[in-house]
Amino acid sequence: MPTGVALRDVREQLFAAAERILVRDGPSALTTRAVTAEAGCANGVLHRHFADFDAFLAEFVLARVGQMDAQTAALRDSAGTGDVAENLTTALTALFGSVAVAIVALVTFRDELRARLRKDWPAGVPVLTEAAIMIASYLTAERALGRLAPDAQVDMLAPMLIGTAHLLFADRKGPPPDPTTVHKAVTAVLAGALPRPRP
Amino acid sequence: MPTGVALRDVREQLFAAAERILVRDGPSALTTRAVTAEAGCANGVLHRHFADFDAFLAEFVLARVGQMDAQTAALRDSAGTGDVAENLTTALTALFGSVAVAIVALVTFRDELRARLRKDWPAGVPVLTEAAIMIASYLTAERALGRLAPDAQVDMLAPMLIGTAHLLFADRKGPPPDPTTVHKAVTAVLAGALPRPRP
DNA sequence: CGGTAAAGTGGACATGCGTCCACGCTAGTG
DNA sequence: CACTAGCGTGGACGCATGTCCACTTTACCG
Repeated sequence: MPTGVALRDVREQLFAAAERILVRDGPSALTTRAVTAEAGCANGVLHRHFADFDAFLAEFVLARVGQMDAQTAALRDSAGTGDVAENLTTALTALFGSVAVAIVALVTFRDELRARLRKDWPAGVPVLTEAAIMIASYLTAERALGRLAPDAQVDMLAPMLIGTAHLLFADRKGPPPDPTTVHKAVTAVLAGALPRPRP
Repeated sequence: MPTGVALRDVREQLFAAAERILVRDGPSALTTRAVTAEAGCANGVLHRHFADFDAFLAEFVLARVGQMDAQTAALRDSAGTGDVAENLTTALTALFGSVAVAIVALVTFRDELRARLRKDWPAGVPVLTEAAIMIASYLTAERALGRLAPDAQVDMLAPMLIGTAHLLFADRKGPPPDPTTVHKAVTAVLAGALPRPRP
């Protein structure tokens, strides 16, 4: 009989190891041997539970990105209700938790992983880069409702989030950036530039 | 006697090969063997003329980035003169020529190269990411002169340029993006969002 | 025209990566 | 208490990359 509990334990243990490496050393340090060593097991374990390293990463991203997606999906439904700046702040807070940003950076750096995620992801569910696009679509909706300045340039949001993630992770060798600082900076920039309520 | 002319020819030939690969196949395709093969010579040539592959890349970037730097430096000196939107458009046109964007992407992807460039570059000369920062500093100066809205968020420019470069090059396998399209899109976004002349 | 120093050649090496597999160990089962 | 199916182990493989070097070719100069 397959010990289903133990199996899921190993998978979750590998995910946790990947998360630690990602947050501590950045996306480029996330290799098969690094993950298995961090998890304290042999490197062969990974390929017994996952077809591919990218399959592992894809499942890892999918497992970790759930709450972020839920919050950005909620954002889309909130168009026209509440305060625009508040809605945006909430979404960005969800997006720029430390793990979320690390995952954005991971997907930003791995071409094959991004391609696989885009292919395997069920339609309509946003992920990572697409989360930024979703925020942009929310802002577009608000603009259409007249709750934003008509000339608000929402298209720059996705590149900005990606670029920010890169600047945060590119040169980093030490401890991760402070999520609060990141969130405040990005929120300030976006909130200042994007939502301009009509007089 | 050292044949200085021929030596410089080989270097320039390698640079040209690197430029073709960069524009055609993207930054991740830029390897030692790819460059030497594109240049039509053996792979050993590269290490006879350059200490390192990163040294080669650094010299390549420095050689190719001159005119871009000259134009962004001119931009800094133009603070307070002429039209803000026009100055910005000129700078972005220089920055988003196809080679310039490709180089931005290259430096964005290569950690060690970026570190070396930052170390070897003479003080005061901007390069790549720093070019975006320079544009931002120009806008800051204009804002201080009252020629921009006081709440203009210039800090987002660098992340935006990097993110744009990444989005352009991350998934690309085929022909390079149209520089005109890139320039128009970025200019429209920045010009719409950043320079808001006081009434 | 021969000598010599530099440049070019391409095969070899080390490293790190993803991947695979033959072998033990363990834990449930009859 | 054997038995066996599945899991973990870690060494090995193939590949790509940066790097190096013994050898050949070139071309300048006395």
